[in-house]
Amino acid sequence: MSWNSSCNDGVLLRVGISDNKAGMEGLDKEKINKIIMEATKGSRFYENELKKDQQVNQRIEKMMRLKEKITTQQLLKAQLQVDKLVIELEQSRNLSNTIVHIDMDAFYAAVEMRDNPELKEKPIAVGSMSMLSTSNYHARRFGVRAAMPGFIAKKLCPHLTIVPLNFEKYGKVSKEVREILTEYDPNFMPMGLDEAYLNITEHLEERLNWPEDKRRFFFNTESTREKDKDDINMSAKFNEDGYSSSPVLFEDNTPLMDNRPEQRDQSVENSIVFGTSAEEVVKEIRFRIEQQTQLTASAGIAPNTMLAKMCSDRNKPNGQCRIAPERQAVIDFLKDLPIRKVPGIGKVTEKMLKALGIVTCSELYQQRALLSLLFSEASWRNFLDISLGLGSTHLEKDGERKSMSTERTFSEINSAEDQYSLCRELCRDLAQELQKEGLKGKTVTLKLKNVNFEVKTRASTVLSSVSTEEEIFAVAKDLLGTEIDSVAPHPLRIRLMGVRVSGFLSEEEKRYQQKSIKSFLKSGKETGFLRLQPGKSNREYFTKNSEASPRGSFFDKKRAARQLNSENLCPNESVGKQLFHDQKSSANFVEETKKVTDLQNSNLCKTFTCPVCFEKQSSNDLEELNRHIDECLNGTVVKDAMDISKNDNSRENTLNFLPHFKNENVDERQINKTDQLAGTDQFASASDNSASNSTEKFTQLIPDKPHRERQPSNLSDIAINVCMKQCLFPKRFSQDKGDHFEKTEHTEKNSSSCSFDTKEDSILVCPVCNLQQKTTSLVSFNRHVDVCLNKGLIQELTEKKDFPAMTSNTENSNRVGGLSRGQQCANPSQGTKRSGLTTSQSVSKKAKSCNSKHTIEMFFK
DNA sequence: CGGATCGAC
DNA sequence: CTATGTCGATCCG
Repeated sequence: MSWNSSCNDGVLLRVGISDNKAGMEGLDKEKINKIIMEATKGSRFYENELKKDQQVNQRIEKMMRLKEKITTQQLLKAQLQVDKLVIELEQSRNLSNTIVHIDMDAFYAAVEMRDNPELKEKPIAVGSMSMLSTSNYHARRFGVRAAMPGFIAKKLCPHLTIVPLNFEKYGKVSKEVREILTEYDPNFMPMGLDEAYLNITEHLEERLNWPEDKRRFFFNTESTREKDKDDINMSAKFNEDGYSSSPVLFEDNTPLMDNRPEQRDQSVENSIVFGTSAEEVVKEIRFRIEQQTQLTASAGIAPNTMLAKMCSDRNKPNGQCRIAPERQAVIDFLKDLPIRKVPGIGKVTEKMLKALGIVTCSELYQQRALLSLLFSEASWRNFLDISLGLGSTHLEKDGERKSMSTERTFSEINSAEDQYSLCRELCRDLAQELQKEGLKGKTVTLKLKNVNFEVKTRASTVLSSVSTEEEIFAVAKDLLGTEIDSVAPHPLRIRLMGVRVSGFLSEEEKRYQQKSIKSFLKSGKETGFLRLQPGKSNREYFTKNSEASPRGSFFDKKRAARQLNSENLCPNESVGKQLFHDQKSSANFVEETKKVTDLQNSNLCKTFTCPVCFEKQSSNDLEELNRHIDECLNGTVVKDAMDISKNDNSRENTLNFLPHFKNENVDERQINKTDQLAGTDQFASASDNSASNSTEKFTQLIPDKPHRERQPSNLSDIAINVCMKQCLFPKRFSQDKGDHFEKTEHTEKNSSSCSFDTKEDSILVCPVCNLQQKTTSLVSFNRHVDVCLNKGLIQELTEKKDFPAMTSNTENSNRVGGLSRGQQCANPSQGTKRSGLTTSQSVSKKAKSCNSKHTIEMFFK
């Protein structure tokens, strides 16, 4: 991070932020940058950073070319449209909550200093020679910061003490802090170990009626913990900080005079009473944290999370800051605030915006029209929220986890053998974690970073969820094999490997799965599966079949060849060891399973009842069968979709139900938007030779695989897909990620509600409403699902559909796009909240009160 | 769906 | 010598 900002332009983000105030030793910006540069220059890392930087520059150039094409006309129109939105946003502004952001100061470093007095007054950092997690403020004067490798930090500050990470300790401290926080907001939201958001709105109300005693807290003079050393430390600290004499707690910039805690010591000398204002509450929290942990925290108080977070940054360390719940206070706060301070605006976004002359939040607001033309909808709306100071006003619990991963960095590994065993190890670790949470996912992603720091990910989605080491490895191994092959005969030289599992079943799906599929799979795996060749044990079966796969398809052979390859590369000892412990743990297990099912496929599928038309099909060619089903489904689906759209008397046509629906409805009231950006096509086609200059190793992608599965093209299609995914058609063959087909296992007749072998009276569980449906045909069941889905989706659309004029349109590809979460994280609910407010009723409300217009124009005056 | 990128801690 | 690990979101093809 540091090097980048230092070598590009004068705007130094973090390096050099720290002062050389006290005239203490330390380094000025230039010195710091010079040292970093020397340590960095010529390294592979640096080369890669340069490359990435150039990519960003290209993005910027693209954006600037796009900007050139924008006419005054377009800009004016955009201005009108955006300002309409601004009015709505302004009206939706909610200042009624009190959000607090608590941020422990230099957390890890502070903990280490607390526990080892030797380190006090020394520059220290926590981490390793390769990477630092944080540094204390002393070290920061030398430019030593988080995310900097230790060896460079050492060059900046030769006396730097680097303490290894000790997460257990930090976790314990964090827990202590959380116990305090929970008293103020039981639903508070921790963000990592050292940060949290609280909504203290309710607490404030209750607190008004609290007697003093409930707001009284005691200095922790006699140590309660770690008696051995703490007594001395503490008193020393108090003296040093001026705490012991007078309980003026915080020498931060916040004015203490008004609401200052009344310290008329009643009975107890060593106590302090806090007031009832938000500031007092936060002081109390910080006081208690410090008494409890001997660590200081900074805090921000504001009407929403984004502001609170930026606020807590203002007076750190050991300070707090509040933005009053008034629009003007918010605006004032933002006025000169550099956008980089905003959560969600990182290095890249900052640079792009800077290219447009935008550095502060007020500039961000001034350029709103331009931004709406240059960036994706999500991005510019986010920008607008930022510049208006809007953020989420309540704390959402984080939803379910979406992925789980593990990755490791190491010194170069280039032998395939080592790479496979490493991969297996990662899979093992990951599987263990997955099972702790009882998760199974359908997508496995392999991540590689080569010795030139180029990162590449390769993913594969399989039909049934995976969670065990063997299952994950079976997929990851193939991905790895492909990558190894792609650079052969050169070795794959990597410095990092990671494995991720995602695509977890939702709760809904889990329930469904349990009802039907689990039992089905079980019976399949344990009985149905073996029934194929009843006389043989698994092991016999596998060993037999691993050798000859008679009549294997082309894909089978290819796969077998690769497997053979990887078997050779896989150290046999590790496989053997596993087997020793667990028979099922053979590296080959999954692979063999696949082969067997492949075999099953080729043997069993000579006659086949199409689950859609219920006609018998006979074919040896899976592809042909699939084609038939596709056509069949298409027929049905298209018809269903037509029916639905006819019945729907709104103006929406089926297009509106596309997952990424293109909102073409033009509201009469709004400016017509005929002339979209002129240079659109040129821009789109101006796509270039980007990334063509990198080494041969990482630029080669896996050759495109044919996309057999239809893309969902409308809602019914999605419904069908849902059904398919959920195994409603146990007999359907679908494509595995590789170039071969794999069939889901058969269900026994009557053993599962999924069976479509009989036309009569099947009972199915709708994956949407989760209710059982009696049905005579798949078509009618599908119709039910469609209706169900429609209900849900229509509801969603009416909630989400907003600002027809703003959601302009089809050509997102022209936008420069690409901002990420951040806001989501800092303002988790703003999006949904806003959509909620912009339903038709609120729109009409807005229309009435257009007199707020002038307030907008006054903005930032 | 897969791959790359961004951003946060 | 020596430049993290984990997660979610977004965009594009």
